Amino acid sequence: MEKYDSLKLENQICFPLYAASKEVVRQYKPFLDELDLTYTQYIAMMVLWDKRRVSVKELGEMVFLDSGTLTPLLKKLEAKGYLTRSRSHEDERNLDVEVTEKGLELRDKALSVPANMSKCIKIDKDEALKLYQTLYKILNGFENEKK
Amino acid sequence: MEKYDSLKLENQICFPLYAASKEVVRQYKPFLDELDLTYTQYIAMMVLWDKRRVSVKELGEMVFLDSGTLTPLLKKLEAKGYLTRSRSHEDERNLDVEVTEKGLELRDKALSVPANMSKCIKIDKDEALKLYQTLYKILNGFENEKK
DNA sequence: TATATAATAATTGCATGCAATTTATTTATA
DNA sequence: TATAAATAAATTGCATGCAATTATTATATA
Repeated sequence: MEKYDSLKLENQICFPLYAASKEVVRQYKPFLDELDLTYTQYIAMMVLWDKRRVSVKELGEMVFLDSGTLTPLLKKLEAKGYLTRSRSHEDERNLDVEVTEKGLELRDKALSVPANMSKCIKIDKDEALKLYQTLYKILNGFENEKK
Repeated sequence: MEKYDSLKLENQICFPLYAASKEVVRQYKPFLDELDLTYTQYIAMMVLWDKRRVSVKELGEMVFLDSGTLTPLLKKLEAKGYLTRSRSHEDERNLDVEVTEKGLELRDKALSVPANMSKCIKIDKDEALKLYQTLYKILNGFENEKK
């Protein structure tokens, strides 16, 4: 056991997490290109497909992004006609983001994406479930930190 | 089971991977700020601490980054005095990156980083090992794709 | 009610991250 | 040897991603 072993790349747990995340997003690209969406735009649309309408704050909490990233991204999706942005009537500080008809139509085209991605990630169901649980354990561990 | 269930955020395996990666890198920030390194600079230095000298190509393969990201990043680390950049004598197409004395001194300051990060990630040793193996299985699955 | 505080987006500035192109060098081949 | 093909960095352009700041609106309180 060498003094500097803890600083070796192969002894990091965070590095493969970082690398795998990037590579997975890269794998999405050809599928998402067909929808004219980036990965970040795709997860934002996922929330909208499911909830129809959310504030920027709610969206940010769900996808772990802040307004610095979301504001320009949502403006692009608005320009593409997939959503509308308008101040909430109840509280003018909130910006409501709502999916449009055109945005909802995109959902059918997107249905093939998760299946295609599953083929790219060569781990079995049990291992995927374990991975899922561990990742959310890590994420929730950070959440508690904030309190 | 609804038609669109596969497009729900909570049914994705890639999303928590993406989110956890970002949050983990964010957790590194305060520790790396003390070294005046970003996370990407940190993993580049990790390789250099271990190997002393690598080409941009080798480094890129190790950290899964291309010259578009590495060239400006290495110039910044060179400006900080942590490494030198010079064309290889054997093959002028290659750029050799070599850690300096100052870069090596930084290694001792960095020794506390992995320990501090371990405390942030609240999973036990077995789970971390399993995560490590799964992540590399995913990464290696993509590697084979390239051939 | 008037003011201080809090909350939410938007903006700014910096650092990636990657695809595509360009430049320089080396290797293969006609 | 002269040219074509291949290789490695650098450059360019676009899209994040985040910390810090600013602007606007709502809420709490003197």
